[in-house]
Amino acid sequence: MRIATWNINSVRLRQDMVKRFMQEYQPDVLCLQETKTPDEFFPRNAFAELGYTHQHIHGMKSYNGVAILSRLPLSNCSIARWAGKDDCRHIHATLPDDTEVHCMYVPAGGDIPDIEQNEKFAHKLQLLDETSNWWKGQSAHHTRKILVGDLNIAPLEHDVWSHKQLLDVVSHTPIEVEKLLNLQQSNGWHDAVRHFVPHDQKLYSWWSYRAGDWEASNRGRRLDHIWVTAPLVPSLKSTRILREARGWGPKPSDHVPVMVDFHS
DNA sequence: ATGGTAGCGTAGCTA
Repeated sequence: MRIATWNINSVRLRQDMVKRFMQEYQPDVLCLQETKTPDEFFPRNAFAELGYTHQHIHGMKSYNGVAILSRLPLSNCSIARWAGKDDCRHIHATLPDDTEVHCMYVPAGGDIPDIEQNEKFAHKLQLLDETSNWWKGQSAHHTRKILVGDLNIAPLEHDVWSHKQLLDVVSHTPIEVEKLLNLQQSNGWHDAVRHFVPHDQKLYSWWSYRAGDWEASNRGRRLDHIWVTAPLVPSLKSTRILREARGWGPKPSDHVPVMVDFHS
């Protein structure tokens, strides 16, 4: 079983790129973030034609939007709402083996890492607190769950190109890292990507559009994650971050797909 | 300290 997550930054603009990824990498389940379209305009048929006939989507005009596209049947398709908003950031569904799949898009949080000055940063921290409390309340570490998505936080020193230079930059501040680790502990989540990659090795899933040459400067961050609960850890087989997709032209997403394979 | 690019939708917000 292969699961993948990708912040696609407009699924309509890049539907051919999604199809290319499906055909070349054959994920069983593909979770998308920043689809940026209301559900009536989501290109369902393009993906159904490739076998992804099971689709749980939740989008809105212009911003945000999440989708789970699957070759495996989905049940219990649900929408989760946080911080008093319905801004299309979290959906979940259940696979035939009872594994619960969560697709999340955590707010980027604006530029200023101060909840007094920046309500977008406050929203980000609130969402992390609410989701942590939600999972704590379920106390179900023993059930099979996968959490994937653009969590917009790079928690480890080597999840960013310069730990020191990014300590004050939203996505890598100590308060965000603390909230993300609290979320990780809330349900006994294991980082399925770092399970395979040593913590002293640089690892990125996002490179800014604003860098002149993303490849040469290589100032990336690991914002996209795949986490699993304890029962799935023994089944972890391998991981891959598809760096080359950052160059898929002519208009790539600024994020690349992250994949995890499981022994079936 | 600043600005750089991108998508949506056609101004300005969000990233």
